[in-house]
Amino acid sequence: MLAGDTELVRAINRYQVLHAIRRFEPVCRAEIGRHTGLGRTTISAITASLLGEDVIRYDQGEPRGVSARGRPRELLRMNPNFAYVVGAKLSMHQISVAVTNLRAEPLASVVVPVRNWAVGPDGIANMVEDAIRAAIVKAGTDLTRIAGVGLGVPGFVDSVTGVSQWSPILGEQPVPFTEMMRARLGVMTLIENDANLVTLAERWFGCGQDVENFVVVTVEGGVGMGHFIHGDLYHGHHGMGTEFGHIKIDRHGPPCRCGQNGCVEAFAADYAILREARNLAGLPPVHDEIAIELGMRDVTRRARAGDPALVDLFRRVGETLGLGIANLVNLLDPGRVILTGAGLRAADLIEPALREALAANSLSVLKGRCELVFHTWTDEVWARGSAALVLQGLYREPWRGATRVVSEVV
Amino acid sequence: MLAGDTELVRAINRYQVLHAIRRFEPVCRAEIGRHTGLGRTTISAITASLLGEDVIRYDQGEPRGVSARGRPRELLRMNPNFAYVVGAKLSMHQISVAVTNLRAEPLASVVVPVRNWAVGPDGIANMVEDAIRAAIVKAGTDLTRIAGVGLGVPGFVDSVTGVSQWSPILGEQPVPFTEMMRARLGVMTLIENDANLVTLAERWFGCGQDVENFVVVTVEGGVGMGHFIHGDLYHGHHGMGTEFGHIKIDRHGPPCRCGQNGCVEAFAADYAILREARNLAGLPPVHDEIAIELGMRDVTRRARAGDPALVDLFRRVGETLGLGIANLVNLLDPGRVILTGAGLRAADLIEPALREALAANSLSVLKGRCELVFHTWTDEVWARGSAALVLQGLYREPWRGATRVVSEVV
DNA sequence: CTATTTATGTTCGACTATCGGATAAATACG
DNA sequence: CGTATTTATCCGATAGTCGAACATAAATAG
Repeated sequence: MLAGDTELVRAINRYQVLHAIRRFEPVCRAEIGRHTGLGRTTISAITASLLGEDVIRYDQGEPRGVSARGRPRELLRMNPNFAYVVGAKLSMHQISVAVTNLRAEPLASVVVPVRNWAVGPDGIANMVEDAIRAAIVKAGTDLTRIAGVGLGVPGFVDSVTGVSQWSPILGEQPVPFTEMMRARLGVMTLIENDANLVTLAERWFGCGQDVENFVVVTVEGGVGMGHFIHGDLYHGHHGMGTEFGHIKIDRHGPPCRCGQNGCVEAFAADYAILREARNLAGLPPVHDEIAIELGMRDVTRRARAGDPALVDLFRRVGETLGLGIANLVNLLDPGRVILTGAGLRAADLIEPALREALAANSLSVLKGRCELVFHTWTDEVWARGSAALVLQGLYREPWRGATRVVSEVV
Repeated sequence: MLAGDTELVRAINRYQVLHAIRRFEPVCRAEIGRHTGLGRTTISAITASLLGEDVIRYDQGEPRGVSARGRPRELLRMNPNFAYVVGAKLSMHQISVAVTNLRAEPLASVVVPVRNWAVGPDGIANMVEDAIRAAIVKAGTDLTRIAGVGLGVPGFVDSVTGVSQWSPILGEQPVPFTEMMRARLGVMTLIENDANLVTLAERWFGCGQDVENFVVVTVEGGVGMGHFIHGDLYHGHHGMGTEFGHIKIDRHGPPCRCGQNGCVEAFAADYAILREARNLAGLPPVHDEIAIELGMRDVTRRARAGDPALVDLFRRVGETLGLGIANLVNLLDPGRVILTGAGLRAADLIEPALREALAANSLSVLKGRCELVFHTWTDEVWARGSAALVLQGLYREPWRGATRVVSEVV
């Protein structure tokens, strides 16, 4: 509804002040005024309130800016330890949990290997709960200081309702996983598709900090993507992420895990590359995940060593991925495309063909306008992404949260 | 910046009240309160102001709602003639201008045939200006009552800056067309790609009124699209529309006007269908636009009469379009896809294969979740779209307009 | 060493737009 | 004809902003 009243005004200005401090810290009140356009009075009032809540603090060191005449300024900073954040990532063989502060700096992390996910949603929730509680203890804090929990889950997840619609881990039936975890921990809980988690990590701490509209493509076991627009992650009409991995580039292409043919994933995902490599060598396909991982390492090594058939295979992968990304660019006109994921361990073999195909298939008006960045993966992304998910929830612009307008209420 | 102060609060609530009246008219103050959640006092103040400005009016007829006890309510309505709106559409062979009221009801229209567009941007601007002035006179009003002008131009148009980057009419060099028209008329002027104009028309007056996230695909001389998200038309990072027509679905497909191969357009646009039909008949291709139009009518007629080769041709068009739309759906997860455009005169021949291909290539999670609607075209869309463009500008949510936040100001 | 200049931050009163409660209006129902 | 009921307005209280004046503290000029 977003009815305007003093409360909204307060929320907006508080947000702006906090945001300015986050962004320019350490910073004095006068400078906040210059950035936000708010009156001196207002800023004094708001900062006094924030100082009282310990959300921000005076800066100890007082480095006096360069041309320093007049009354010395009182520098303000965020208090990054005002609250902590928990990120939990579920992948096929483990649960990884990290506790970080509000700057996504890790305090503690816990990894629990999982042999068998077939214990039902409640069983899984219990395992995740245990891991989270352990991590919190390890971090030397307790639940009361946790501002939120971010969950990363593979599959189709409706982040608005918090329901997993389809997931290799949580199953093919809808599971209200967010609510289950919130009930167990009593803390605000958010969930996202894992590709979206990476996107958030790029936005807050990676290559997306300076662009308002960018796309992340993750190549791994599957091919995923996330799309950041204005201040928000794009979720389609049904709350789920976008599916780059399953757009079709060649109707007569190889079969995909999804049962169809010619999907991007069927060319560029780990299993697809290995399938093709083994096919070239006259070997039968493998299906076990660890075998795929090992096989891929081997294939990459041999391609780097110069095996012509494999070099050509990676070239074709680059070509296909480039075509797919060209479609993406033509359709979404992003400011930047960030390529990441474990599947890019052979980035050097893929990149030239990829860039060439991208250029060849981009519309002339867009050609050269969209940057393509390879960003190699660190294991931290998950923790940072989950942290970012919570931060995004905490520092949400007040006028965005309540975007429901009269017309929609009907 | 969106600094919150009383002015913002006022703007928001004024917007909400106006919006509620637009949507539920005729409506009494108490009901506006129930819809917006605003206090009685506030609504009285705001409506008094709006009545004073003649933006809204008392409803003459007083039909007393069903259960009518108590003091009779004073019904309020928008005044659709408070201001007028001009829409101008540039197409390859004419300029069409319409003057409408705020409900997009036409007051007058003018169509000026154009033989030769090669008169340079200034020459074109002059022609458009003359047509607009003529239409305004014909409508019996004058420029002072015009709230805004909406321009529809084919090609790549940056609607934020108002610059035409590439257009078959305005040329391949950037032209600040919006500013040129604004300077000539002294009225707020907005511009959009023509596919986006159709999208706006669908949103305000067509099949998109009840969905927050939908895609429009226009099939005509080319294949275009528009994407409506939340309350806004999606413009990529460079301000231009999305380009569905030039995503590639078959790298070995037929050549496209854009110089590449296998674009959706190269299968489904008028010229592509006719090319294929004439090819089947052993005839050389034609290039003249009018010849294409006439040829297509003929081909459609013969296909309807049962010519098996042509029936099959349309089936293949449907198949290809269905595959393309499946990609779109997988990538954007819209709530609805609206298919429209003159190219769908043969919708009945295309539709079955299209739906089949769409279902076959959609991800299982999305299958059946996204409605596909065929919406046949009327010539009014352009006027309505241009009107909607201006209305969108006039009735913009106050908190959206100033979405620039501190972080971006830097 | 003192006076001036300059930048920062706080206090005070004015302003504006909201809201809830009391009041007034106008009709249906019993 | 009085009472209940719904609608609209009047009035005072509240909350948050802003600008002007004031207080503070340091650099700089004389």
